[in-house]
Amino acid sequence: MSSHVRVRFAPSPTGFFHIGSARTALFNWLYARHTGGAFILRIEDTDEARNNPAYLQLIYDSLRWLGLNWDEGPDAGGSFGPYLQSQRGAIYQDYLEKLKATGRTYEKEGALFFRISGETQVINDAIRGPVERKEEKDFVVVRSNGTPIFHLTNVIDDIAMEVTHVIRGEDHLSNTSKHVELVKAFGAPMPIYAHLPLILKQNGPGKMSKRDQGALVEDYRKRGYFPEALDNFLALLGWSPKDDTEKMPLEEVARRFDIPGINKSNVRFDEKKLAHMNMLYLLGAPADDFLARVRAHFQLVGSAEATRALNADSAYFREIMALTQPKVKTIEEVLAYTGYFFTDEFPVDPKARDKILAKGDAAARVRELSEGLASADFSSDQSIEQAVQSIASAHNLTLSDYVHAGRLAVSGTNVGPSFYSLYRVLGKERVMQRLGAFRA
RNA sequence: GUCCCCAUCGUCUAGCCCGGUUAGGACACCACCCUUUCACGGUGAGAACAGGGGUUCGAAUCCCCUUGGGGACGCCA
Repeated sequence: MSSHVRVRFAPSPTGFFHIGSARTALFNWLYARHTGGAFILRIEDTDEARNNPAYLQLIYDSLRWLGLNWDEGPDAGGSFGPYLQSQRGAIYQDYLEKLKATGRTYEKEGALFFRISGETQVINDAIRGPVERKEEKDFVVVRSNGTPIFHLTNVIDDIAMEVTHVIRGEDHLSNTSKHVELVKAFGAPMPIYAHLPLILKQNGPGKMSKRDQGALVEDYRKRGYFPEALDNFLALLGWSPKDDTEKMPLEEVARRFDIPGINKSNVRFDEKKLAHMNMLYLLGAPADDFLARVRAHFQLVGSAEATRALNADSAYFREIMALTQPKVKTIEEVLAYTGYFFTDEFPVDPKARDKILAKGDAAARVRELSEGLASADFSSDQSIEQAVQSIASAHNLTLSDYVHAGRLAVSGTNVGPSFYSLYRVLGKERVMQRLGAFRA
């Protein structure tokens, strides 16, 4: 199905890609996919001083990582190109001639100004309803150095690219009266404007900016977050499916998404809820997918510990991760959670040690385990459990007495996977060696 | 300062348009259960209609004001 809907995401390559941009891109993408329309990526690189090719690449990478594919754009083609504003000079010249022909422009101090109409403009915002605003003074459309300004290029491109819906942040609502004046001056059809509520920083006043904690998409990528989780979380920031569904694959969100379902009020970013959403995706991921993401994350981390883990036997690695997936909330926890599997030089958590030592004679329990397990069968959780059970019975103690001390001895911590699975995966040789080396 | 937008638990929200709900869900927090630890999971608790006026038999829901929050006022985008 296709429709006439054409939406665009129009970022500037002047900084890191942040959550607010991702949300704007996502909502445009969702609307395009919902309607069967086109999602256009247009790069607004008219500020030569602040543009940076690295940031342009980051826009592509971030959108791809989020799974937001574009139908038209700098590297995707399309019949309305070029999609880099820096390459559209001739188009702007043509439109500028039309604008000059209306008699509404004049030069002052070397810059070209646009004369406002003085009329109150009514913006029929698809989210907010009718909004009245009047421009107070003429504004610059071409700088004295000859380069066109945002308001001009943005409006011209939306006209030239036949954009039907302008979905952007509410910070642009005040600009929209300028844009409406320009669209009218060009005699072009008015796009439907939809101004999204802003994302506010988690703590303190004001909207979220690139400098705020947790504001960069890149961070979540580096931390091994599932992009599906970020998408899902972002979709729920200002939009709701109206029933209580929260976890939804992007295709489902796209199917259910519509502009009337978007809320008007600003929203506060909540990293905890994002983390929870991420956990849901992590728990639901196929084991192979989890494994691949862990490996990719370890590669990205690149530390000695990460490299050591990556160099471990792949079947061993896989078994460790099978135990780990149900226990962690984020990929970034995995390295610390599994460190002791990959080295005998693991650190001992002093708090865990004190806690376990306070409960009983850990050294004795470990010694008993070491003796009792010498002839045990490590091939299954059950066989290990049976062995530990008989050790416990022989000493008139409980499983719990052995489990805690036994875990501390082989892992240096009191948290981790199921005790018997831990021993099975570590393997008899490592377990016996570590039990023997244990000193309370 | 001027203009514009917004207003339900701490947070994201359902309910609002088309007045009658014990105002529902999720995250977070707390308690308990599950349990060999830690998580997960389960159960439960606390937690909101910003305030004031109207309209109405009846207002979270409609109207106005106040307050609060946010945004814009660039030869940035």
